[in-house]
Amino acid sequence: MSPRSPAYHHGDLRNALILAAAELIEERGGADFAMVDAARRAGVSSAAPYRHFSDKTELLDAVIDFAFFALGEQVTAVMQTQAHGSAEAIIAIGKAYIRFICEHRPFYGLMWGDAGIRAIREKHSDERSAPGFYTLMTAVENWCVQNPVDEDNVLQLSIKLWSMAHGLAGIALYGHVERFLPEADVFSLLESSTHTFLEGLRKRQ
Amino acid sequence: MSPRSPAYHHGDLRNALILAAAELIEERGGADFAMVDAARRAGVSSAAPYRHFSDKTELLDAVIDFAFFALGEQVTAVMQTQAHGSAEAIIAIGKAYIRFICEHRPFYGLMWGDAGIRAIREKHSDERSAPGFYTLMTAVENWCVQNPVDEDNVLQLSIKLWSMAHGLAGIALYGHVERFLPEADVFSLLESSTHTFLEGLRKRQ
DNA sequence: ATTCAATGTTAAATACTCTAACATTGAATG
DNA sequence: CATTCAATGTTAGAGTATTTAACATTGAAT
Repeated sequence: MSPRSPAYHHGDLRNALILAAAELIEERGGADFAMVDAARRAGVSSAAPYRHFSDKTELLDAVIDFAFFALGEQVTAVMQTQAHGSAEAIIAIGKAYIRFICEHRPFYGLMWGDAGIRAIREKHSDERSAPGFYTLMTAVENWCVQNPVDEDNVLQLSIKLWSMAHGLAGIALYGHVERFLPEADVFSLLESSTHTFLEGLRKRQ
Repeated sequence: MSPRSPAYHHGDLRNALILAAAELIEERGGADFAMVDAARRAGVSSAAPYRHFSDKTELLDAVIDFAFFALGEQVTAVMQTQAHGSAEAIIAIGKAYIRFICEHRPFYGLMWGDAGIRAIREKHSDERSAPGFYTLMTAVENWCVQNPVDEDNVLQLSIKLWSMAHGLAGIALYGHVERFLPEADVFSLLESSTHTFLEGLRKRQ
């Protein structure tokens, strides 16, 4: 069987469809592609996807899973390069988070929009965002060892720091930073914001 | 002409459709309603909406406008009740922001999801979120008068505080607060987070 | 009184999702 | 090996949603 005559069975259609869908979403800036587009891109007929995903929602869910995984990877990768226990490690994680969101704008609408809210609440709620979050928690924990604070716990601090990065990313993504602060950039905002916050924690000692 | 025999012309179909669409979105938890559903709810035929909106996207845009307007109203209303220049005023605005998002979960996906990103970037970018933001800026400005800080400017501080509330709202909406911090609630997180941040600003004097 | 632009109606073209019925294949089994 | 069958592919088409085209009604301006 030559490469010219493709196999009747694709071999890895499920993943090919997820990839095709992800590409289409990035290209078109949203999930308004047709099932058949993803199928054609993977080289199969319009009905083939339904052997792997019961409906379009399920395919989108898989893309969302993929996106959260990729985000977690980015965040975890950057953590390795940072000084143990430093504020910079926390900031670097936040920057990686924001960078991923800004570089994959169309994914953001999926992950945190209509589709994501259903997906996350209905199913895989835990596994999705957990790895990246635990990376952040580790960095926060390390920071806390070097900089004792009395009141907050690591989990709570991590949620707050996550929120800061997440909120800043969203605000920036929608152009509000450019609009209101054309001279600033979202990364330096995160940096100063995080420093201010950590400063506020230390004050209590 | 009795009320039984409705007028051929609706009179205020555009707004009736926006309202119908908003209701459908809240009821179904997303924008996956059919044009004809909104039309029927407004008491007209399936093609009537196209006299007022060139396509479904335009109707959704109008709902998004409406939602941002309503959010701005909520935020501004709460501002009136707060002590001038207090941190509590800033916190109250953040809480109103989060409350609106949590009470209108399905809108969030529209405003900040797929649809919103396109809508905000393409068109009404400015008018939409501006009123609520200027309310926050006023509160921040008042606070700054009472609590002089050297480095940051009001605009930048407002963006950062907005991001905190926005991020926290998103994180909470997707169940991450319940999941990771079942004993906490998002409003007290915002409160302590904001206090910590403002504390960090004051430290520099 | 008449006209016409705005706004409504019905019918149908187009497009997308998903299912049904059938085809092909590779891997497991005797 | 030959056979079988579960997995996975194909084509055709039913059902549903968006949008347009052609026509109808109305209120307001002349």
